[in-house]
Amino acid sequence: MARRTRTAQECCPSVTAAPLSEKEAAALAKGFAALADPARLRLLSLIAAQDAGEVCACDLVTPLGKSQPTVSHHLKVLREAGLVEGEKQGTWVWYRLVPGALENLRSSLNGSVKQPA
Amino acid sequence: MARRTRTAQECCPSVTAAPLSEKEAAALAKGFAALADPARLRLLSLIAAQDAGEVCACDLVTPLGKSQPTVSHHLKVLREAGLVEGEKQGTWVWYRLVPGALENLRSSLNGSVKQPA
DNA sequence: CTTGAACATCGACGTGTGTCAATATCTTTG
DNA sequence: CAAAGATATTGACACACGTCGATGTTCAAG
Repeated sequence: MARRTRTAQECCPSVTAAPLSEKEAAALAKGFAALADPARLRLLSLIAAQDAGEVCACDLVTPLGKSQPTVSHHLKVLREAGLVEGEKQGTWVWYRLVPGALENLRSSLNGSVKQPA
Repeated sequence: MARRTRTAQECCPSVTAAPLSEKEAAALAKGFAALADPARLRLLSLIAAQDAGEVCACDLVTPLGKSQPTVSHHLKVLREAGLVEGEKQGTWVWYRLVPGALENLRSSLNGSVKQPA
């Protein structure tokens, strides 16, 4: 590998030791992509802020300030990312956080990426 | 707000208490968007895996398996997200993690979103 | 069965994003 | 100055994404 010296000798013999495989990276990226939208982050916070731990989807449309189809779309993304789950109760659906889901993403931020000494 | 009872009475008087403002959400989303790509995650891990804590950009092209302009583009995204910084040393540039940057995103995953009891 | 409400799906539109080839900029070396 | 190498920028392309209106679907109430 390239050494940090003023005299430029050999560069780029490739590091090859990639600690994060393409598969692992793709899976993690999918998770973070679910968090990469303001509307979804606010949905998560709205759901998490409920005392009962769950909210009717109908209570999410107005505070989010988006149309009902848009909210439904974002909830679907969060569901497919495994971050929330919805339980159908008659006409409406109650959403809650999936325990540990956010923590998994959280821990990956220093489990696979170590810090410089 | 809607109560969870079988008898559907009043629904959707709006929750209004949004714990995450639009501005906060937008800023966080921007940070996570930088992590929402496999190539960038692998770049981060490649940089973090170096014993010296920094890598020549030329050592990132081959292990990532992308073209040089693509790698340069992703490094720019990571730079503008404040996750990495590059120091120019003659012909090449040495990249390292910005200390605490990943931790900030990490802590936001349960600082602004509390868990159900 | 009909009505109304909650939620999901569809279709369409504009915008953003990842990728690469080609090119430009900068720096070292001869 | 000329040549070569490392990096950044540009332009172009395909594709994904966020958004909404319109429509469909499911369920409770009358």
